[in-house]
Amino acid sequence: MAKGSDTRNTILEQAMATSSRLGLDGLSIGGLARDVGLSKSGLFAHFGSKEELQLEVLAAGVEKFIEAVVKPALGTARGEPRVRALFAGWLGWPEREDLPGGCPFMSAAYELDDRPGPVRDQFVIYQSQWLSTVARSAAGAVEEKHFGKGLDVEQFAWEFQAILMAYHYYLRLLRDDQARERAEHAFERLIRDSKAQATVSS
Amino acid sequence: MAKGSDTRNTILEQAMATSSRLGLDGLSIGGLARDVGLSKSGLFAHFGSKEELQLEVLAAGVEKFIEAVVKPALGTARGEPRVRALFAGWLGWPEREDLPGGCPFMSAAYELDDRPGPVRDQFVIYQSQWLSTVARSAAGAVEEKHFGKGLDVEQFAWEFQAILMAYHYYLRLLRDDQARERAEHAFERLIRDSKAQATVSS
DNA sequence: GCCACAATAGCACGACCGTTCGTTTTTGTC
DNA sequence: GACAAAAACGAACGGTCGTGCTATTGTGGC
Repeated sequence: MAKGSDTRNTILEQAMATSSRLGLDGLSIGGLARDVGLSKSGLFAHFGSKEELQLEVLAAGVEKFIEAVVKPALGTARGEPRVRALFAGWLGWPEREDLPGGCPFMSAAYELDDRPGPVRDQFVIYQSQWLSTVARSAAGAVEEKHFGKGLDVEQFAWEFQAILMAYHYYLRLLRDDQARERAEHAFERLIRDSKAQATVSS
Repeated sequence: MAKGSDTRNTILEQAMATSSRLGLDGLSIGGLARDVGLSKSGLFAHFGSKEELQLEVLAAGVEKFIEAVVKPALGTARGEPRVRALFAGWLGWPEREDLPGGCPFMSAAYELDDRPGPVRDQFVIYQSQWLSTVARSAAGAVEEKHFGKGLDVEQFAWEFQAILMAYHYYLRLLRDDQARERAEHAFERLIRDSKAQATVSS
């Protein structure tokens, strides 16, 4: 009986696309059902509640992100190359055609910041995991002596994330076609200072 | 007949608070009416449409922002002090008690990025004005010889904005009490590199 | 105190929301 | 092909949404 999980995937795929445009709150059972050609109640039965749907959409998004950005980077050499791969991989992420509204986590970050509940809690966990992935990659670069050994890797991750956020903002809100270029500039400055290690010391 | 504009202000004040938590889309006529003690239709009559309400909330927010952040900075000395004043002023902005959900423009940036229409158009104009205010302040610092003369002031504004976005993200989503400290670190690095001017050249 | 008019209330509308329930169709197994 | 389980459907629920109307209340100027 694999039919069920097939439609489930179809639903989640569509839901990820929609939530990338309208946010997790923009998801509606009825609208989603129309999009995938199901009845409202038929779709609803797969999840049991809207909150459960949101949680599953989030989980599916994370899985897709790991597949698209994290795993490829983990396949590259430890140290600076891996840090660069994470960055370059991310730049392509909000431009996938199956994410017509850009990175679904960016919208979620601002949607959920004042909405307590399980969805927010889970999301914060996911985000922390991502940030510690970035920090760990920077720590690897320190160990490989690509970055200065005084580097504060948490601060590195902080500024790394800052660049991604501004990139998304300029790309998707302002429709600035120099967004990638600007992001790469900022990133190179971060790398340069991280090598010099005078950067970001405590 | 000043009664009308009094209630208008009350409504807008409440609407700004709500939209800082739930976003511009989270505003609802009925909910807002309940909050300020009006009937739904009574409140509605002040604006004529929800879109008009959103536009007015946006405008009121911008006015408040200018009063709280931009004007004080323009009162300081041209050059690096003014750049620093803009930055420091902004750090306090999302912590005002009349903005319980943080900076209303941050949420709006991600809400509106895929919703074409007058609200988005107006918002993009406001954001561009802010970014050019930042760029102009950096240009002032170049002229005052506080920053290196090769500095790309647009890139400076880009990275300035990046820090603000990450600050808001760490502060409001992750509830990181080191957010301010981290932001200041990142800012000092930006300033330092802008003085060195090797920074962000084209 | 009257009058014009602004401000607010009350009510109804169609649409959509998440959710429940009972029924029907489809599916895989024997 | 029979049968049980899974999947999808259709209708209805109480709500809330934005938006129209018409009526009522309140206010300022004369």
